[in-house]
Amino acid sequence: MKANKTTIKDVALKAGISVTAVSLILNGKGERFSSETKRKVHQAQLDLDYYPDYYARGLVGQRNNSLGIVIPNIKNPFFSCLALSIEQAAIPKGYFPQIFSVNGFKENIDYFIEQFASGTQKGLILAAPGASKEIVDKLSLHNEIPMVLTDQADLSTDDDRVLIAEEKSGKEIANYLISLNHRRIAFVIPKKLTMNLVKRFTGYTQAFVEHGLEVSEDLIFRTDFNPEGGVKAAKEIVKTDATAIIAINDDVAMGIYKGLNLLGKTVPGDYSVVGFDDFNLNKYLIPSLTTMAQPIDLIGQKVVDLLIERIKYPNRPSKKIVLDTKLKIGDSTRKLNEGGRVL
Amino acid sequence: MKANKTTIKDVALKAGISVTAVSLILNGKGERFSSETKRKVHQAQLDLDYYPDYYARGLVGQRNNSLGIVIPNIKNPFFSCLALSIEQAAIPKGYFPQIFSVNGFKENIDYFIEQFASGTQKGLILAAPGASKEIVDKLSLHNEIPMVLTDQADLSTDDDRVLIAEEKSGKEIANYLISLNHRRIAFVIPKKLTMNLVKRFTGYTQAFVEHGLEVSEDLIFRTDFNPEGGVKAAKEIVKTDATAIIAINDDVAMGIYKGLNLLGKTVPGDYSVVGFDDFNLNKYLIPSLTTMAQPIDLIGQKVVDLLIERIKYPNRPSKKIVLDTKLKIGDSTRKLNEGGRVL
DNA sequence: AAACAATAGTAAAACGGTTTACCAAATACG
DNA sequence: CGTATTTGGTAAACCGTTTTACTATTGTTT
Repeated sequence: MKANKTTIKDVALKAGISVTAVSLILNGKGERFSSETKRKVHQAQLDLDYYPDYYARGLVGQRNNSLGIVIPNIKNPFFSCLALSIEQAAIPKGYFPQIFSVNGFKENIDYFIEQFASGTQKGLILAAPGASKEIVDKLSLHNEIPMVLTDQADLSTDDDRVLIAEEKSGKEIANYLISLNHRRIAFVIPKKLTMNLVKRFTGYTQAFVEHGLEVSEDLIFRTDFNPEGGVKAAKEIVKTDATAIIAINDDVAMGIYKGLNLLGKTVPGDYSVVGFDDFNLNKYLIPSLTTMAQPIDLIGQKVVDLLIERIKYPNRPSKKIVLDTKLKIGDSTRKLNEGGRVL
Repeated sequence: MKANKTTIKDVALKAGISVTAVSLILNGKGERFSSETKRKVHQAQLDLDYYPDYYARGLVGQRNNSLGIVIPNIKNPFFSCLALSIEQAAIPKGYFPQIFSVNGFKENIDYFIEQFASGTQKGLILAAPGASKEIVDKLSLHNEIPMVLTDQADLSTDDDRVLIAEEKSGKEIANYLISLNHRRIAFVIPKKLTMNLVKRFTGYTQAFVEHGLEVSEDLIFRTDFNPEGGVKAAKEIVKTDATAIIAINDDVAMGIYKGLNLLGKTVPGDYSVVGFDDFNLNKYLIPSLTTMAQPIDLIGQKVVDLLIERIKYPNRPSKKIVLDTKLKIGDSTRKLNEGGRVL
């Protein structure tokens, strides 16, 4: 059987000093103790291999420095990169993020709500575009846990949030393709539109309108939010007269590449393709993908800054940071003749 | 200011009953109480929006059901898929995994050691091939935390582990390429060889030897463990007379595709390429990648099974499960004429 | 009607730390 | 030399639960 856990008492006993002293010294608050005593305590800690119990420590208010990151799907490279960037921003500031990949599990959602509501984490980063208002409200109300939202624009709560300029991004992509003389542009969007996508879409259409063009309904393709969805969309798109394709993200764009390839079409020969996100692989696609890059690292930083601020000043008015995206031009787009197909 | 946390006492007060009763009822152990009392308690909980404190609960021994998953790098799709498969296996059994993506952060490693050593998680899954013996030993010794290792074959601890048949896999890949008449085969391996890679490599060479061939040192390329590494390796490989390339994983293979493409070479026309892992994207590469697929879902299941077993029976003898991989043939490999280059 | 069991409930001890408030001895000060 | 301050240290309260061991009331037997 497993030996009983080493507690602070054991350390105190071994060092021949009080529990208080041990606690103080081990927490770096032991200035008042003699260096000899400190030495003995540290030695005892080492000898007994003592680690303070996480729960006991948490109970007295010395909550640990963990932050929760909630993402919808760890398989999507964008979210894994985002998680990483948050991690990189948080750790130097002494906070340790834990990733909760919800993956649509109802149990999972309930679980983290309970965790957060019961005070496990110091703060919460919700990067779940699909997260229902219900969930966010629940979290928001329950416990007033410091929380920052990102990648979702639809909720009416007044939590801090870091967003990207969706509308502008959408417009810029469309403008770019229009400047390359594309007129018939296919949109590949998910079946379930979240608010940020609606905004992005609004941007697209604005650009069209400003150029005296119109968005044709028959070039809008709704599909799943993954590469397979892209493959399926491609099959439909080749039946139309589109010359360019805008994918809702890089993951889907990758599928579009594949779908077109299977049908004997080339990029950018037959179709120009534009993605969104700038996940870490698109440099390595062939041809490299033109995409609207989200400033992932910056998002991570801002999110962490905001969250730490909120942890320190729970009552400061809420902030909203909108970051710009940047069009990264790859080899997947090409210019057409005025109104024509061939270069 | 934030109102004081709602505690069980508040609920008890509101329901006009003892704390014990509330605890019992809320934990489903309140058979003995009248249904009227139960009703009142539940109502009070709802009204006050009460959630039991995580730490207090943890302190009394009712540790939560979280498992820790330690992975080296969340950006690598293989590890994110693995994390997902573990999650999917664990949740139906009532355990909730938390992902720690170490990403080489020393602080991160220290942090989770502390967490685990102090008893936060019920069990630990260490999927870090790079994890030093030092770390594993530390974890292993410290607290006898139930732990399962995967994706690493080099450690001498007697923890449970789930592995893949590295040697056999390596041999199979080599045999396959040899059967396609490839003789000059480039290996792209990381700079830092972990034990599992050494084994895999042994398998490769065995196949060569059995065919009366020999592995030429000049076809071994050491590079980084990511797509960029693949690009770099490709630049070197084209200088040789290799006809096939074995990449240490799919991530690197993707970079090799890109590198070859930049140099005007085609796959499988000029080079047959084989990957390893079967990350979720290789179906979508062009051409689809021939790869040795790790049974990710099965790994997840076995890992969780083993871990739960160990949690229940801490002293049962340790087990080692070796799983087979499966060669998935894509379009990235092709048969050469006997000894020749052209089909 | 006495003995016993079941029912519905509670008080208090634990869990393992941190922190507050207090103390005794040694030193400094006027 | 008597008092004030510093030095080095401790006892005990507290955090919010769960759980153990009781009790008081009511109901059931014989």
